[in-house]
Amino acid sequence: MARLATTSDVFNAVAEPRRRQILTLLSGGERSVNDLARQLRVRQPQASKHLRVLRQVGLVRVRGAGQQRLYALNGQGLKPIHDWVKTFERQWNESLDRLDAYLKELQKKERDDVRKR
Amino acid sequence: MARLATTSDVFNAVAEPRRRQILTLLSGGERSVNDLARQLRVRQPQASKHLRVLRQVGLVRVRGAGQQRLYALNGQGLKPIHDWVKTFERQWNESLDRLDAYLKELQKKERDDVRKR
DNA sequence: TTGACACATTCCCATATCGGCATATATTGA
DNA sequence: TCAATATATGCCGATATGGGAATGTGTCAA
Repeated sequence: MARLATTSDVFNAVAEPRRRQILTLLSGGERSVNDLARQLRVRQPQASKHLRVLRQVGLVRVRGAGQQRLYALNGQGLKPIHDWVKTFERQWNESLDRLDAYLKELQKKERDDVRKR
Repeated sequence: MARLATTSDVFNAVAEPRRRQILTLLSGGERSVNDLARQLRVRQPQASKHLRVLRQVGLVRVRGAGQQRLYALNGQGLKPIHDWVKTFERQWNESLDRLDAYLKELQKKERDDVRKR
């Protein structure tokens, strides 16, 4: 096994920048394939392929509209990522707190130094 | 170009399940390489390799301690992912709202049906 | 200095990825 | 039915990935 299939794992699906762009574009509303391909400056087959992946992991939904296929974002699909990252939220807040404390300490020292002059 | 290098992109680094596990383990505090390898049920070289990737994208920090190397989580590295996902938060809340409304509608209909009997 | 231990790096292989290109498969209108 | 348009799929090549096994490097203690 080399790597988890991109088609079965949301984290992998989103690891591809182009696919992230697609999701961002779709957050503005439904789009057709050609529409997306144009915005991404990518050929239509590539767009279709990326959309296929996104569809397979449940990040987008399709709807036929005449000879077009309109893709829509399925925001809930991102929840697993959100939830996972959220468990680390405290971590970086703590880091920032420490940085903050450190900076305050520096400033205090600075003030003290000034006073001495 | 086949895929963004896992060593240069946080999203890719985290796309590998084993690496996500490592981060989770590290959220409990510093760990040595062998320690991690044991917990992950992975051979030491694999652990080292994954840690290398995580280090290169700034998700972990190392500290030499005798002949051991203690790895620590750098939570701030995950912020880009958090921020990105957060822009979609509204999306799935809206979906949930719609679902909620739908369920309420169902219940209402149910009550009406009961009343008719 | 030597041996023991912890860790990092290198090489190899099987596999999967993404993009390009050509080609299917709808769907619509004449 | 046929042509035009929109989309999907298949095949190819270049590249990168992750695991295994072997080996290199660094640190400590005797």
